[in-house]
Amino acid sequence: MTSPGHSKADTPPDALGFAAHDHGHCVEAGIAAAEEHCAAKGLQFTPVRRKALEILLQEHRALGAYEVLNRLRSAGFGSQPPVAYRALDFLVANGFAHKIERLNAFIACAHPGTTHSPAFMICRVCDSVAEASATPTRGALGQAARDAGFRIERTVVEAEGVCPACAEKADA
Amino acid sequence: MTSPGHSKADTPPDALGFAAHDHGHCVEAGIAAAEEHCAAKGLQFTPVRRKALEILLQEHRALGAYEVLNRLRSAGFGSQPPVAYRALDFLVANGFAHKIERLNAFIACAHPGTTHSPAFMICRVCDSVAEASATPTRGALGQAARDAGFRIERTVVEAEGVCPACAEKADA
DNA sequence: GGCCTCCATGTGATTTTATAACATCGATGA
DNA sequence: TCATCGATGTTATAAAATCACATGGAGGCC
Repeated sequence: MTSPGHSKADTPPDALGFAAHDHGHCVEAGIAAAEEHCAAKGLQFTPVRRKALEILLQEHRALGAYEVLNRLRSAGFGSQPPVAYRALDFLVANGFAHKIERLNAFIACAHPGTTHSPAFMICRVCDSVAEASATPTRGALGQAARDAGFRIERTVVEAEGVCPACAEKADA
Repeated sequence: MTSPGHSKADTPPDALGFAAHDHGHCVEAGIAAAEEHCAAKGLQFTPVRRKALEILLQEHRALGAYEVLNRLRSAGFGSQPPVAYRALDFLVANGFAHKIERLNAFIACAHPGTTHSPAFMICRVCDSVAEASATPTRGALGQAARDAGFRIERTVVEAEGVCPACAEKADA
């Protein structure tokens, strides 16, 4: 992932995660956003929750709950599944992380603090995951929902395929 | 069903599953379509596979693999998980059924035999599920994928919400 | 301070979902 | 005939998620 490959000088703020970037910034910014949001809403951004978010922010791929649990244990927290699931539930409920249903795994949110309908691109080769924005009410699904009288409350949009870096490797 | 033969104007061909309809027809048509498709492709539409599809076709909601397994057992088939998972894998691989990732459950395809990107509307109240068509390459996700150089191979599109029938009950 | 309540954390046990590994059997065809 | 292949079946186990209950700290209230 060292070569962006595309001539776009700037990475679109929304779409990427596949492009090269200052990753340290992701972590800091993610934590900072969560901290701020929690302070504003009176939510407890406790040590486990912070650590869990940090763990997710370390990677641009989805981690299983048990993988998060292992790392939490290594960091001195509890070692039973509910420890991880509760922290992850908190992060998901408050928009700091998302669950990737296709993988039964979790990933840090790319634009925390803002309400949005996420969409994901999942590379089946390297397992990296990038977050984009979905517009569920537009397009075919939205139309079908309106036609049927279905009230959409939440959407899961996940695309599985091959990321640019892996496609390039395959070509070579 | 080599061509999607929807002759009825009263039930929109794509969108529904929530609307009233001749349900017996769903089952027959689903089985017939699978039979035809398998014959054409040289696939074995064996008794377990047929029964599994029948079980799914009975309902417009998603069934867990173990629920399917129970019914297969009642019908005299094997009683161990692989029996159900293998039949379901076959149905999914050949487009006769879909997996609802959000629910870890399976549902019969509403337009079997045709290649399509399904989208689902899941009622969180009554658990009914309707299939619609997604157009993954259009819209925000498709655009993001093109921008990122991501090659989409498969999409998961699932909307969770409240179906018209349940919404009405809630209002009353 | 003493007390109560709320919520977060921790644990052991269990349920639900899914796969691995291997045996058997019937159809196909060299 | 017999080698092969795919489908079915079994036992066992892995992976993901939840239940039920105990502990403990932070605030509010008397």
